[in-house]
Amino acid sequence: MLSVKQELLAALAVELDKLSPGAGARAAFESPKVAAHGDWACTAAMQLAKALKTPPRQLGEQLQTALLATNAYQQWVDAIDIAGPGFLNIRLKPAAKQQVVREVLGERERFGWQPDRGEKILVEFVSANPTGPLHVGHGRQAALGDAICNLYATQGWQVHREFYYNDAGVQIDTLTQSTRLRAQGVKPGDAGWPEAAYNGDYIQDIADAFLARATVQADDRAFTASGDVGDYDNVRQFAVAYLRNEQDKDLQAFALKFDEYYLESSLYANGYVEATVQRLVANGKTYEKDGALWLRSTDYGDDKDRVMRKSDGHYTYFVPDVAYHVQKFKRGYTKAVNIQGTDHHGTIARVRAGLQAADVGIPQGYPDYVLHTMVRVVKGGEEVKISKRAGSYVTLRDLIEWTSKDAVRFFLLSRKPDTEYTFDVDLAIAQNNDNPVYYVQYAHARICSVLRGWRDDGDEAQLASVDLSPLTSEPAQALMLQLAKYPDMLTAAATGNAPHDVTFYLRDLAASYHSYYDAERILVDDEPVKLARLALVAATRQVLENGLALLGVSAPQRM
RNA sequence: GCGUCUGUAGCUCGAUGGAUAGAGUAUCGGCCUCCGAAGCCGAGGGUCGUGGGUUCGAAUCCCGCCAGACGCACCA
Repeated sequence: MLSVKQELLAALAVELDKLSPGAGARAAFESPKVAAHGDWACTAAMQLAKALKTPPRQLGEQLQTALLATNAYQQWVDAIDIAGPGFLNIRLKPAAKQQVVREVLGERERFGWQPDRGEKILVEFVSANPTGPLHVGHGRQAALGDAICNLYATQGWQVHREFYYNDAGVQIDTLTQSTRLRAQGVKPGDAGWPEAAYNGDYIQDIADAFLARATVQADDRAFTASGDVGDYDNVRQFAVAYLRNEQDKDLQAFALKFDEYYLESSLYANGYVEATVQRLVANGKTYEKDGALWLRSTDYGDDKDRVMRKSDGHYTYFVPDVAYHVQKFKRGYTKAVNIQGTDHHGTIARVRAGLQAADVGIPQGYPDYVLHTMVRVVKGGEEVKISKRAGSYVTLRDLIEWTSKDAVRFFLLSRKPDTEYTFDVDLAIAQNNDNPVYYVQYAHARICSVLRGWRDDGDEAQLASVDLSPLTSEPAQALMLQLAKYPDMLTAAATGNAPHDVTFYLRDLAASYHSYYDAERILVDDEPVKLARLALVAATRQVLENGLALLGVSAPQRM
């Protein structure tokens, strides 16, 4: 079923094509900021004026006449005004705005979703190496990635959540060495404790568990310690499994589940790294210099050519990264999104260059990157320095335990990814309305309370087909317009990889509801009026719940 | 020095090239005998870093400058 907006846009497109063939493809409505400018506005007359060599207001009049003659506009539109340089300001009939209530109550949790497009998207995020607990920065990535995945699902994508990590590099050697030394009783600061070792107390916990021959279970592996400190490989495998298990607990506390854990070591084991290098060499995209193998990445817009194979024979880190992305594409993911800190931005050009040079049909600009700034943490008015080596941490789990999963998620999604962000622990701990999640959740709980006041079971299914014509007041119409914006908001948020759009939308929707609640009593004696208002309020509750679910935040019935 | 990103209300931030730049917070003033006041209504508060350009129209696009963050290894 087409929404009112879709019907009106379709009719507009027909008229625009009559004026200028092809113009219909750009048919669009804007939502004016000022109520006096109508419910929707169209700027097509101004945009077409030059090409058609016709004054925009004259074009506007032609459009106005043509549109008002169509069935769709006669059914739904009250008036079209021409204003300013050539805006078409459209004022909807109340019945047009009321339709969204029926749509929401009919489609429920699927309101605003697009049909399945039969394409797969892979979103790679968190991807923390198993050398320590997840910290607040990983939390930002977890919140962003999960919400972005949910957004793509609403747009008809089949979404795959992937966690990539290095289980065999230099950092793992450092972890293994640190654990062995701790197991042997050597501590940070002692003679024989290396400068490069990890100093955190959690290393001692791993060492103790290793000596106790503990068994650890993680999402992607399980391992039992031998207790033999001399067995380097056994210590390594145990330490990795132990920290993966710790990270899984962090992710569980955040209510986040990955579909797959992908190991960098597997790219070597399966020969993908070697195959990728050979492909690049065969394509003539490499050269030897100073005993190293270089990629001609400058051919694809990179600053400088990059070393692929060092003179000691090892590959640099971006080579397996290129192999990994070739595999993503071969696995059928026509779209890939990587979520990383801005400190990784330098790698984007060379990975994309490698993918183009491999020449296996990967489109330019693959993969997408969402870069987020690092999170600073302030506690008690002072910045908490995060240092893996010194072991000073605010872990993600600390933060969730101090506050709540809902507060941390909403907090971390309350601004653009590239905005520098200071996480004020005291503010997040405070259970007051400084944290906007309470404002939105309160609106939801308040609606549930009204529904309970109507019927003990609050069964919204009863409201899906009530007569909506009593919904004509200003606050009711404002609320319905806000509900109708939800589907377009989802599309924009997904295409822009911008979950904060959802956060701001929910804030606005909650505000519209609170205003409505204050202006109009819902449980009145007049039965038809009461049912119509209950339907509006139930639809609002549904959209609040849907939006919060996208962010991974619960919608409580009581607070 | 080179590259990427960011400069908007006292503070924290938002704004598919559209009309009078918006929220929250803080400050001040109103609203609970009535569905949840974790709420609502109102007031004050702006050189959109800065100087040019593009066009019917620029916070938004282009160029210069200033300031900040992050990168600039045969590290990951």
